Amino acid sequence: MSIGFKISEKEKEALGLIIKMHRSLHAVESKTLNRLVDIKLTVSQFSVLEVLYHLGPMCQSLLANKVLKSSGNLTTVIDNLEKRELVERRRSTEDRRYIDVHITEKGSALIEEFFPGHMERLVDVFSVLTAAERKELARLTKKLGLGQS
Amino acid sequence: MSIGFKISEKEKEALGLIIKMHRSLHAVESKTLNRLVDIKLTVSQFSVLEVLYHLGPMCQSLLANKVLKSSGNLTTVIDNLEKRELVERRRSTEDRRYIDVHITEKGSALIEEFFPGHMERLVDVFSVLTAAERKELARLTKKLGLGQS
DNA sequence: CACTAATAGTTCAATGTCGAAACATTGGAG
DNA sequence: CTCCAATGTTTCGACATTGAACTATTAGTG
Repeated sequence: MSIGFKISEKEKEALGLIIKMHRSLHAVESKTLNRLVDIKLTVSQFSVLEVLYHLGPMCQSLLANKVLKSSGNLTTVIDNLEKRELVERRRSTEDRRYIDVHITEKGSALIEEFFPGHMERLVDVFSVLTAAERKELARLTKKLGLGQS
Repeated sequence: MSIGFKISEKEKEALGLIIKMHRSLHAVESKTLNRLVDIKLTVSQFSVLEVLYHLGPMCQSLLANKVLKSSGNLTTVIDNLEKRELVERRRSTEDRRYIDVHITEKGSALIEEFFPGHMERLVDVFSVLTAAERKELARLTKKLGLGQS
């Protein structure tokens, strides 16, 4: 069809890389997150809950940073988590601009129900790579991610 | 804070990997796709348009497969592209279930305007890795992606 | 101390996103 | 040929997502 460009080898390589990165991440998440329907959480809700569970209470902007989403989006996601009483907002007393988000007992219980199976699936998914390959993939993705200041 | 689990080394590795994969992809796309505002396209719209430009007309289910989205979503995205006359739907005559989506002249022009800069940024982003590292990253992501049938 | 710049969070409109149900069309089994 | 399973697309409701405009609060500068 209509190929209007000469695409160089280097460009072809970059295009191939970004596509492979997408497909691999998509494949991994399909296998590890599809069971979220069982506990009626969306991927975003799970991400937020997991961060709060493992790292403790946190203000929304920091949370947005952790899950790579906008602050406006966090408002929505946390609203929906709060409706189900899985998290709690608590206005900071020192600096009243901040709102610390706390996971509730109910929220913790949900994570504890889901997490073991999740971990099992995650480890299983990466087991198609050898230990050396996993280490190298970690190194390369880290270098690539940090390389863009 | 509340650590209710013993997380094994293997699990910690898997968690680290998925996070690094997310962060690297996010960093790459932030740098390469932020200019889409210049041509008023969303990321999804660009993905669809790019596939059509380079691979030619295609039915929606195949398109959904290429861009890793649901068929219901494709209906929405293509609706919005069609409103701006960047693509055209044409019902297939052989099998009337299919709707082939064609990119228009206007759509092609938009891609041709954006693509050179996009490629340049993409190559630049990956230049933080050596040629050998890029090749290895391609191999590993491919193996990881295909490993999950 | 007053004013201003910076930061945290919310709101809003537009679009994206999924999954399930519904509809249209086709192909295959009896 | 007829029915039915399979496939492509749309619709719908709920939620996600962004960026920009807005409010509240704080910190810094003169």
